[in-house]
Order: sequence, then structure tokens, then C-alpha cells
Amino acid sequence: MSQREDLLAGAKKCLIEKGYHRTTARDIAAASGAHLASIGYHFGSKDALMNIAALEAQAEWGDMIEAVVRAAGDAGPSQRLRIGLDELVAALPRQRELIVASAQAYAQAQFADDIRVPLTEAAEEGRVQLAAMVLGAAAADVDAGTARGLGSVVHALIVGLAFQSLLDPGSLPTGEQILHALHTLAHEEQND
Amino acid sequence: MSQREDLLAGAKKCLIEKGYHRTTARDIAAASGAHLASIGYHFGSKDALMNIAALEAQAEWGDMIEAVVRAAGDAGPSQRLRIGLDELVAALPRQRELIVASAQAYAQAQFADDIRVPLTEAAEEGRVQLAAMVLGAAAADVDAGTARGLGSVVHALIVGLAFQSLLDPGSLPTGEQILHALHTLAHEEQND
DNA sequence: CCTCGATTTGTACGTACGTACGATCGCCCC
DNA sequence: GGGGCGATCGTACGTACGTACAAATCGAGG
Repeated sequence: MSQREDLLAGAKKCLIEKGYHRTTARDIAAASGAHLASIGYHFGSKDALMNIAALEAQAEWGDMIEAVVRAAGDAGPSQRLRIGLDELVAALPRQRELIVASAQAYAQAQFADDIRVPLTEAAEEGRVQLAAMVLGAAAADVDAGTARGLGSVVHALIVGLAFQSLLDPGSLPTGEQILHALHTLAHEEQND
Repeated sequence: MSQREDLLAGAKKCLIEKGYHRTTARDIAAASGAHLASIGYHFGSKDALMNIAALEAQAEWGDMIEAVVRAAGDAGPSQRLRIGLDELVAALPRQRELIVASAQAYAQAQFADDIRVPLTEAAEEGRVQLAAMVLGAAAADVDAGTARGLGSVVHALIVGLAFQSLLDPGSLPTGEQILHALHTLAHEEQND
């Protein structure tokens, strides 16, 4: 394994264990087994390395979410949303480390274009893909309004629940509770 | 205004403009007009001050959300959810600064008990209140399952949309699009 | 086997940070 | 009006940070 990859892995580890700015260049060197000075050689600066590490970790989380949702889509048609929600909620505590890293990425995105721009693009693509997967359609077939509405809602729900899982995983709702809540909201207009 | 309050205000300003760890004790002193050494006197340490500032900013955001949702609840019964969603989405870009501060709070919560514990409690109370407001009921009358389900879903939706607004406010869905997405999700089980 | 470029290593420099501490101030109460 | 106490101020100390740079090492190509 090249020292460059070691550094990236070490930076991700530190990002999760210490957070973005608590991590020092010497922490990364120690966590990766690489030499302190190789950070500058391979990435130019410690911040550049941390930004790349944060983005990669966020992308990894996105991939895991996509895999969970896609797997649920293969289930029987009548219960797939319920199953998807159950598996999604169950997956969040397991993804804790990547969610922590993603939270760091979101927080730093406001101050570093290196993070904000790619993160914005990744989020947009994620919304389109999620909308497509929920509808069981190809991403290209999803019209813009649906992508914005359905994709945003599903994406927001996942991000929001993920952050809730960071604070208090025990208070996460079950898939059934989420589904019931969605029904309540959808029918709220007519109810009263 | 006491120097203590000045420091808190300056710390919030820095939290929004520079982020948690990019903010130095000297930044806070400059932003608040207070003296560098008064941080230690009033708060013990710079981190303690920043933690309190992050929590207060997060609480302010929670109050603004509560006000928006509560105001929408006073609208006519048949359209109140739609109106609430429209106003919620419209409010997010205006709340940008507080959302940035909240993102910092979430990111730091993983590494500082001072933040995580109160933030967890605030989030839980927020979920209960949101569930109650959506149902138009008193918070005490909401049973635990509903609070967990409906409260978590509404809270997650708001948090997720808020983070989306940080990255790309222009891509936020309208209230109508959100409502349509909720219908799609609620009926997904029966649809195919 | 030698060379040359790419990488890795060792180290040291300058800096900017958080905080401690003593001096000073301002105000209230005796 | 003076003594005492909480608040403010000025400053300096120690430290740990990021990075630059020269030396050392490695590895492939001639």
C-alpha cells in the first residue's frame, strides 16, 4: 500500500476519532504509519488531505445508503418501502463512523470550497438516484419536479435520521413508525 | 451589556463566520470588543465558551423553527400542513446563520459531552413538540410511539432540508412538492 | 552497476495559539 | 472617603502546530 493511501486512511480514521480540526498533521502521520513530511509531498497541505478524506468518507456513506435502499427495492412490491425503511434504520448505527465523518464534512463545507462544491454535487446526484430507486424507475426517467420533491424528501429524511442516530441511536423510529407518520402527514390535510 | 454577553455574541458570530475550531480566542475578543483574558475569567476556557455559544445558537434555531411551525398551525385546518411546509422552506435560507452554527454544534457533539448531552435532550424535546404541533394536540397528550415516529420524521425532514439549504438553497423543494412526495411515499405500498 | 527521478525521512524554523498571573480599575457599602 | 471585591486589562510564557528543505533511500532503465 502506498504511503499516499495510508495517509488517506489515517486521515479518515482521525476525522472520525478526533474530528476535522482536532486532528493534527502528527496525528495523521501516527495513525497512518507514514511520515509527517509526506503529507506535504502528496497533498500539499494537511487541510487539503483532510478535505479529500472527508469527501471520500462522505461518498462511502452515500454508497452504503444506496446499497441499502437498492437492496430493499428488490423485495416484493407491496412491502418494499416498509422493508427499506426498516433496513435503513437498522443500518444507521452500523454506519456511525461514516456518518460522523459526513457530519464533519457538512460542517467544514461552509468554509472550504474544496468540500462544499463536490458535496453539493454529490447531494444532488443522491437525491435523483433516491427518487429513482423509490419509484423503481431509471434515474434518467425521473422528471425534475419529482426529483426535487421526492428526492429531497427522502434524502432529507435519511440525513435527518442519520444525525439523530449520532445523538441517540436508541430513539430512532422503526420502519413501521416512519410509515405511519408518513400516512399521518399525507392525510393531515383532509383530517381536520 | 456585560462583557460576558459580549463574549457570547462574539463567539456565535465567529462560530458562523469561521467555524468552531478556526475561531481563536483572539478572534472572539476582537469580534466582541471584550478583552482576550476575560474569556478565561468568565468561561474558564475558550472551548467552554464556544460550546455554550454553539448550544445557544442551536437553541435559537430550534425556537425559530418552532415559531414557524406554530404560526402555520394557526392557519385554516384544510391547508395548514401545506402552508406550514411552504413557510418552513421559505424560512430556511433566512435562518442560514443559525443553521451553520447548528451544523458546527452537531459536528462537535461527537467529541464534547458538554455539547452532545444537552443537544440530545433538546432534539428529543423538539421531536415531541413537533409531533404535538402537527397533530394540533398538547405535547403531554402525544403517546410515545407517535412522538417517536411522527416527531422523528418531521424533525429529520427539517434537519435534512436545512442541511440541503446550506449546500444549495436553490434546490429546495416547494411545500407542494414535499406534500406530493409524502403522498407518493405513503401510497407506495399499495401502488405496485 | 550506475544514474536519475520519485519518494521517504529527519529535523528545525517561525508562528500563533490558549492560558496564567499580576496589576489596575470601578463601584458599592461601611 | 476609604477599603474590599468583582471585573477588566496587559502581557508573557510555554507549547504544539504546519510546513519547508536538505539529506537519504528506493527502483527502474540503460
